[in-house]
Amino acid sequence: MAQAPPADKRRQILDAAVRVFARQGFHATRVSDIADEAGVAYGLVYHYFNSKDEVLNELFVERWSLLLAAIEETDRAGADPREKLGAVATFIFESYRHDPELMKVIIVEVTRAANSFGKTHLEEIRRAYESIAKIVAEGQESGAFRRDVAPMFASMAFYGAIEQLLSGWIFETIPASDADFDQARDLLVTTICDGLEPR
Amino acid sequence: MAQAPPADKRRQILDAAVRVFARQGFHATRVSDIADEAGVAYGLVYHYFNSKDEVLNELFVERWSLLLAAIEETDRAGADPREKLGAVATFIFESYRHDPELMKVIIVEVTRAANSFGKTHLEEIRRAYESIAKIVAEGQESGAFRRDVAPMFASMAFYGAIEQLLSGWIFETIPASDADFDQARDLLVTTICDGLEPR
DNA sequence: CTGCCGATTGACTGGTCAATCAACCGAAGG
DNA sequence: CCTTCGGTTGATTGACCAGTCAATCGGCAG
Repeated sequence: MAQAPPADKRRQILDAAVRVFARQGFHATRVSDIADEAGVAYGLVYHYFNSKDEVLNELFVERWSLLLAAIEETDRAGADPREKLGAVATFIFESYRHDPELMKVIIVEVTRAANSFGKTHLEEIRRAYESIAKIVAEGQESGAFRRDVAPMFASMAFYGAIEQLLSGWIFETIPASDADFDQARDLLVTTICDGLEPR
Repeated sequence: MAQAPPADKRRQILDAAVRVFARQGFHATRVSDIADEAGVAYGLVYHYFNSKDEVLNELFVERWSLLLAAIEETDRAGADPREKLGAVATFIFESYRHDPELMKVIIVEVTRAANSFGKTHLEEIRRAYESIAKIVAEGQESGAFRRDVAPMFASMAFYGAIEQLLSGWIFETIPASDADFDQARDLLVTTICDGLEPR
């Protein structure tokens, strides 16, 4: 093989890391577990990454930047705020449907682990809340939403509700079927948006 | 001193643990940190607890049982479902106001760390969701709430929104003043309940 | 005064892992 | 055929820390 397409060991390691992190959690995962799962020597992990943390880092940044882009894109393109929030929810739910293990890792090990690991990423996480808050604020200006709720509050409640539902599925607190899935998203968005309507 | 009231070292250790866990996070905390903070010898921690985990355990169980009792008490006593949910939110918000460090530890290290530590307590956590779901279900029967939202969904969205707001304060994503505090609770409850009203 | 016993102390051990590094392999170029 | 060089290997090191345990303290009963 040439040096170009060597099965991309780096990617291989990242994918393996997702699986192992999802299965055992970040803390309980040894670097050797990642290497084993990837079918690669221990040391190679350190050839591509400086530390175990950096692996998780990379996974988070890769995915979160997509989320940020999606929210901002939605905001730019979208029509009324209710549809925008719907699109944001859809993106997050679809991310979970598409790769539950990765989402599990990101939610459990980064977003919610705001103390240990998430601290590093508070800034990026906050940026997402702010983008959502911006949508809410626009809705208030256009009269679609009540004005007595601080946009940032609404944003965090909205995101928190979504994350909690996903956590419910992740930890099987609530059962997940494909039907539940779309319905849950619609109900969530409907409920929150109705709650945000002017009285 | 008699053997009865020896400054209750056990309590002293628990209180110290709260402070240290809140400051450094559970994983980054060494047992010696707890002992130092409590002004007590290393070994004494193991005289009262079998492991570092058991310390966190105790803190969680102590607090969570209060929450469960409060929700159920509220349900038994309360009048209309909207008031009941308001009371539940109040209890949680007040818990935070009363002892932010303890709530930080419980939320960050147990509730949201559902993978590592929380797994042990999934059952108790779920019981809280179910009690809230019961309130929602009653509201639906009485016609106060729309019927097309599964009570368990509503419950998790409700709790998730609360937890996210608290997290916002904990990690200073959003500023906290006492006024914000009560207002936030009212707005949250209002918004969710309005969202749950029949259309 | 003495012996008992639970509370308290803190040095020490065993095991775990993240991170390092020197050696190896094989493709490409001369 | 030889050299070079980046990708790859995995044994080894060094740090860290939970949990153990033998020793000490101090109140109290006999």
